[in-house]
Amino acid sequence: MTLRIGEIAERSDVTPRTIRYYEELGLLPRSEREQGKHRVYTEADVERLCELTRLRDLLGLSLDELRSMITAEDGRADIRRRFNETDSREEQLALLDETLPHIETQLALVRRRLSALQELETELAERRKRVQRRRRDLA
Amino acid sequence: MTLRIGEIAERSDVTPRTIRYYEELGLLPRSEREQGKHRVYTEADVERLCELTRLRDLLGLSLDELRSMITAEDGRADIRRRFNETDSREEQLALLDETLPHIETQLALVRRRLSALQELETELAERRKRVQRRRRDLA
DNA sequence: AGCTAATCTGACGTTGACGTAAAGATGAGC
DNA sequence: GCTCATCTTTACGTCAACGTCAGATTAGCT
Repeated sequence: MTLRIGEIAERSDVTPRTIRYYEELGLLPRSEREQGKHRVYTEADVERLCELTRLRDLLGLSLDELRSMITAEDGRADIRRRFNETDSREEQLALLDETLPHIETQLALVRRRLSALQELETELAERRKRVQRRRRDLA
Repeated sequence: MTLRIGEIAERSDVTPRTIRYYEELGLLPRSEREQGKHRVYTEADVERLCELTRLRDLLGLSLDELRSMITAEDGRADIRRRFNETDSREEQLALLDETLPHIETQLALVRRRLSALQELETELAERRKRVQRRRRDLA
């Protein structure tokens, strides 16, 4: 089952233009094809794109910042491929050790943002409480 | 204690240009002054600006979206002023009733973002766990 | 083979959010 | 009252992240 740019675009809720732009920036793999032929994608590409927009929208990362992370993700994909091809337990271990830091980088970023937002939430909730109390005291 | 644009800018970690721009957009009050005279601010303005950049950065709101919220906030400031000037318990109650929805709008926004981020955090944490488990199984 | 919708590759346009430079005015300190 | 850092307005510049348009090409269908 191969998808064309219009279909993956719709599924990922972006425009074809955005996809070509991301490919140009190196955010998406330049799918192998002769010049002029239509781009082809898979479900995996849809998921990847969705993850990209998710990080973009939730963390407010620039496409450039995204590319750094994605380079890391690419590393992971590459690692997984090598992982499946090797039999050496030693190398498998080393590969897993390479993978972890990338995930942890992302986790750290998400958690910093999370705690900042929680702080904001707390402050807003307190404001609301104060207003509600004053309202009760008046009634 | 009055501040000038350079001072409030530094305290709020933005540039004077940004402040003038925000004033132009209606995000900050056009401080009353004759044409050509220097703008003057107070500590309250610093806090306000910081809240603005906080919402901008944490939620990724556009300045236009911010203006809608701020219109609400302006409502609150105006309300508080009227609140302090009136003696009528009736009116005080009504004013508080106007205030609450604005705070709740912001709270809702923050909480939606929070849960989306928490979901992302969970997924990342699970990925990490899977990798860690495979690593243990190999060792 | 022929038709049509979707896609291709440039290339230029747009929008938001400021940056920057110029030329003159202001105001705190001496 | 003079000085000099800071501010004023005006206006053009910039950069990211796409949008849009044109003209040619491709691919699925009959």
